[in-house]
Amino acid sequence: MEGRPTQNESDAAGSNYMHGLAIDAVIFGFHDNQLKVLLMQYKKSDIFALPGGFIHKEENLDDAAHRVVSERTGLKDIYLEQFYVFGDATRSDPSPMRTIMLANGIAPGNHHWLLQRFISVGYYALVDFTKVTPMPDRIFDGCNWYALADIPPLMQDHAQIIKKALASLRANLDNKLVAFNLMPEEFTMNDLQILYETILDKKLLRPAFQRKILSLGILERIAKKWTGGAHKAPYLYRFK
Amino acid sequence: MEGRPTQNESDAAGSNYMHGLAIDAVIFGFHDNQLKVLLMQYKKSDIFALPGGFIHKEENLDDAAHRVVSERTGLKDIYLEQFYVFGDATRSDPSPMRTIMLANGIAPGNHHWLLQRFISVGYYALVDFTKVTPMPDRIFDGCNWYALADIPPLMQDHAQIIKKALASLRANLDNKLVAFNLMPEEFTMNDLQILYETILDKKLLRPAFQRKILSLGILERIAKKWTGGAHKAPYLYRFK
DNA sequence: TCAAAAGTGTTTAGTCTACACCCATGA
DNA sequence: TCATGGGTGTAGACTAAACACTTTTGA
Repeated sequence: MEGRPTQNESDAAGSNYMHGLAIDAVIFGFHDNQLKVLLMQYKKSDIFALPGGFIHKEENLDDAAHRVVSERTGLKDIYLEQFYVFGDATRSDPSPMRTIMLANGIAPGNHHWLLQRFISVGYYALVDFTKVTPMPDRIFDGCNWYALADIPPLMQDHAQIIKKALASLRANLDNKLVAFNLMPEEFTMNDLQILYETILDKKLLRPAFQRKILSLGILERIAKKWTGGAHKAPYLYRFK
Repeated sequence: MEGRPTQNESDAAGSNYMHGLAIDAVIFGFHDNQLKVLLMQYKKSDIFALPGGFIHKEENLDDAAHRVVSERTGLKDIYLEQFYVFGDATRSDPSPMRTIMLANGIAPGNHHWLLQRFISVGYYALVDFTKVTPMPDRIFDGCNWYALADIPPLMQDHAQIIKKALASLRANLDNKLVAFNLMPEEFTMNDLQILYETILDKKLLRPAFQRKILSLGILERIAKKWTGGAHKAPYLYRFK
């Protein structure tokens, strides 16, 4: 997203970054049987935004995306997928950025690069919720998970970016075996089914799901079993 | 692609364009039972490149893509799909651009924006070959169709861009009913099948193909018939 | 022993493959 | 009337949906 300089990056010159181009990251996690995204909140206010950042002048675009997600989650190996570029001329509203800059003691002229139009490359990340430590940056002091049903009003076109990210995730779900990135290392078949049902927003038949997933031959059944309720103990599986 | 200023766009200041960002267009056409792409050639030399251009400072990204394709084909309504962003730091080699600028009487300093790194948004276009009038621009004097099997060596990562465009086209072929944009207004079922076979690079069964396409309910059978060889005359179809 | 949920079997319906057959056409 | 390619019919194979059944577990 446009407007999340970290570290020394809010320098008024901005000479380290490509101008006019940003990255917005939709970071998906799965917890409490809900699909969640990581959102930034600005200083107790009600300005919410996607985690984002800029591209160093000598940095690969993909590396920049990894860096952005890594800085907010603390993770190293991240499943990332570039899904769309948002390039409408009117999508960048400079006023929240100006507010933010003023609050940080920068008095930007009207031609400051951070106030100009931005084209943003959308990436979505699939992460293991249990492994993430949400980390705010210097500008946004809030960094928290929000269930998809519970997303607060967002800056600019960020709501639409999330919508498109979800659509891309759905489209890739069956082709790319992508869902396992959202699971912890060990999980039951039912956990996985609930994840699929959540992403696709529809109920699936249990026997069909079990057979379909197992027939992929990508799961390893662990000897250990689960201790839980008054019923047969499900197997634990691991992605191999 | 980076390096195709048209009209007054090669002004050394380049103040009308967003810097560091370009559009590359893979324009697909179908002719002679072959899938072809439109390529630009520079002044009798062997520098070939994808049609491309830049984004005006107040222009929507999608509009810029339409403009670029429109300028090279003469078409108005164009099926365009954004498929990927190419953002490796090393993908832009400034030397061909410098050659081109010098040949046009511009002596660029090393920091000229056209010689800097570019991130490029890839679009593919599907057009009716018979409707296209390939149009060179001021910089590239050649603009011609090349069969996919016959593509000359291309600038920078343009070969890879075509590869990725083709992969996206393949992936969309069944979901998006995209192929009809490559056909003339009226066509036989066999024409369409050959197109599918060419894109997918595999043979399809004739009866299965016929049924599958007709079951989509998107074709209109025209009463007229074809006059040709020593066999039953095929129906002509039209996309409705 | 009962309820709940996990895992597997089975019947059925639908779809796809492969081939066969007939039709129209010009030589 | 023959070869050629277009259009449709059909038997078998494969796949997916829906439901039934058995197993395991804690109360």
